[in-house]
Amino acid sequence: MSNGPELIITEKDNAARRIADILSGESVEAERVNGVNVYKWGGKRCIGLSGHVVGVDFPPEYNDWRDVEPVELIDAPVDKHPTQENIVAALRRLARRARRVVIATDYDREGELIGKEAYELVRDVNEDVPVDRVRFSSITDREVTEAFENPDELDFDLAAAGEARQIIDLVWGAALTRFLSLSARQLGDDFISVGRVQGPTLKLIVDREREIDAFDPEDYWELFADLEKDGEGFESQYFYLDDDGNEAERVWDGDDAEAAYETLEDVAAATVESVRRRTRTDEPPAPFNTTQFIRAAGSIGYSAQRAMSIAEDLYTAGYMTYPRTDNTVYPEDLDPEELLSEFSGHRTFGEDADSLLEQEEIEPTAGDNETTDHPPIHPTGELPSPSDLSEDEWEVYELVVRRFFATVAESAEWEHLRVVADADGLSLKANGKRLVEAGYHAVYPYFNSSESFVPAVEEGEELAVTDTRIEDKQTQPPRRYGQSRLIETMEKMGIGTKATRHDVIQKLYDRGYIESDPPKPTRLARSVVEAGEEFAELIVSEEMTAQLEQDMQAIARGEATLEGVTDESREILEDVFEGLMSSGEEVGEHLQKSLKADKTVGTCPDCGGDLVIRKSRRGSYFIGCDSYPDCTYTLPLPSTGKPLIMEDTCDEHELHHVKMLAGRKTFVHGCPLCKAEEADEQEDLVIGTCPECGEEHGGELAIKRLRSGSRLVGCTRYPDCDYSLPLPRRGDVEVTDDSCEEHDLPKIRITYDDDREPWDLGCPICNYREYQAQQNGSELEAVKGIGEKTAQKLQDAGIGDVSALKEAEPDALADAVDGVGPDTVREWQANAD
DNA sequence: GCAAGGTC
Repeated sequence: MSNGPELIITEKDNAARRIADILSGESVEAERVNGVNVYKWGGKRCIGLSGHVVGVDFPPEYNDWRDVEPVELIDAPVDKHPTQENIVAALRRLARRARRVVIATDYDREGELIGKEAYELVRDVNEDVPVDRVRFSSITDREVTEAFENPDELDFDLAAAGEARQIIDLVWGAALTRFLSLSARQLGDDFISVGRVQGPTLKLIVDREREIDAFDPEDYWELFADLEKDGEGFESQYFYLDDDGNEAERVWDGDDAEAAYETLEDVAAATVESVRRRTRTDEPPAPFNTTQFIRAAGSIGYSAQRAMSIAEDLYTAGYMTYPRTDNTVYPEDLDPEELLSEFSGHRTFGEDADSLLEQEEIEPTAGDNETTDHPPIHPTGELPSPSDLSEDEWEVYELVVRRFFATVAESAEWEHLRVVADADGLSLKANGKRLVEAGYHAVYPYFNSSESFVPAVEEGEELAVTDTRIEDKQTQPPRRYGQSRLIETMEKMGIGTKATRHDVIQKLYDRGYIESDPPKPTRLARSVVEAGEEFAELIVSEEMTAQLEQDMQAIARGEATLEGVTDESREILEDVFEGLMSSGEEVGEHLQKSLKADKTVGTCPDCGGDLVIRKSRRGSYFIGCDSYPDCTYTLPLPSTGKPLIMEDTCDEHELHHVKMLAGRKTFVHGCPLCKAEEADEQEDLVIGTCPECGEEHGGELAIKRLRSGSRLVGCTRYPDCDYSLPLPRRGDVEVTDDSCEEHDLPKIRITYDDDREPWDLGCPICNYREYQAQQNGSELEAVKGIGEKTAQKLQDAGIGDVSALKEAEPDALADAVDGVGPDTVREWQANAD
């Protein structure tokens, strides 16, 4: 029996640190084993994994897509191998001498599987050590202490349920993805993927687009009258009772609408027929889970991806709780009063917190989902000051704080006033609403709480008609799903998880299935969904997940086995492949056609063939003729971003406009032929001598416009000399009389058509130097462990970029940078790889 | 290089 330490294993480093703090009474020491944090106190060690540290995959001999028939993957073996070598090695090292192991991964199915993976790694090196499992749903003193006082055993059945999912997802996903990619001859980066979650998500988007395409708009009319009482005006709308006796505002017949309007136009007054007052209670919202957080962040302009990334940063910095949760019920341990009082006296939140603390009773709201995974998202007692956060981070942090405030605030009260009046036989109605008790709206301004005014009137009263309007309208097609609606719908359908839904949407963008925001499906996406519907219905249906969920529950209850469930799934996939393989060519042709349609910009002016977007061997995009090599017509595209063909076309050339997608730097390039012609017409403006070849060959620097639409300061001897400096894409370039003494070049100013302030860019060489320094700085900041300030210090010490950091001698660099030791430098160097 | 699920 070893008398080594007791080893506690958690799912992530953050949890390891907090659990160690709780169990040790905050007397914990941190050390690094293989570059992994290990927390140690007394005879205990605590290590955090990084989710799954082993992955499932086929053996290497199945790696070649061409050599292996996709159908062979169905019965191929599935192996597990370490994916996080350093963590696995650290775990093994600690487990070897451990006297006891406690698995403390998250309290959900995936956590049980991650725990089992850790268990197996432990067993590899230590056959006898006892292994326990503890379960708690939030990392608080009471829950953690209690869990460790009552250890349980790993639930191998629950873990097996998770393993069945892993295998089924891999086999179906890989086999079908390879089949589609091979059939369409898409083997590079642009393979064609399908899977249990992305399939139905894509179908959701495609189905909505089909509805939009099939939509046939209908004309209708709406009539309005402005009424007035004692000089106070308000709007009313005409309505009638339809065949079913329901109130209707839309008039579907033009003649009817015209007739009603003629009557309305002629009336001078309307008589009040009924007045109804009602108060409505407006309950505060439930605590945030991931989906509702993403939705709220979406309403203030953040994409799902961005919202989650900011939340992640706020979580790691300790300002808010774990952002991936299904739970909408605060744990009992959370004392809202205590948390509120942390905000008391705060510059931004103090007043609101104090007003909430004055309430007679503080009773938080609760949603419908009570799960064991993590608590709902809420701020921790640790408060950042605005200078600790970027503007976006602060905005998201404020949202989280205010949502917490709202959940402990009182309900709001609205007074609704509904007035119906008669105008020469026509019914008019007006709905007013007034917020009589602001309640939670006072601390949570993200919901619409605008009022609409209708004065207090009484039955029988005469109201003046001051104006009338008739509006002709059309019924609208259903709206595309926005990102947050998509995530909500996925949650409702039961596909994906809190941690993956937003990634799935990103994946659809990356695969060329959707574009723009709200996402619109490409032709390729339609074809993939069509192929799925015809040959592999399950892979585009939420049924697959529903069935899998049932099977997993059966495994977890011990009523089914992992082998039984995966074997059955493999048989179903065999059947799918029978159909697919007999129609492989047809499927491939269909996909290829759509791929080409997605890339076609228009007709080639030289030969009448199709102009398509292509990628050069260097990886940049350009437009070329599909009849190449017979026709060599080309047009350049900007070097930043990924081209997207837009729906509208150029009046002159009939080519589709092109948009360049580059995240937040996305811009519309327009007609590529117009851009090229503009560049051909523009003469280069010489501004000075080329620093590279001026003395020797007389090269000059000039402001140039390229056919790709970009502008630069470049040498007139190009291509013999390729010296160049970048210029911004937008705005007009102006050469000022002011000049740079160091480089003897005029200073440049950028002006804009809109009301934006001009930008004094200055000397183009100086400007480029600054830009490069900034780029290198952010490159340095991308290295784990280096923040903005450290990056600045490193630059001051002569470390301009990442490669310089890697080559630096650790001791020398540590001497040159305040507060940094050689070990830290080595760590950065390791992280930089 | 394929999926989906953890986490960073």
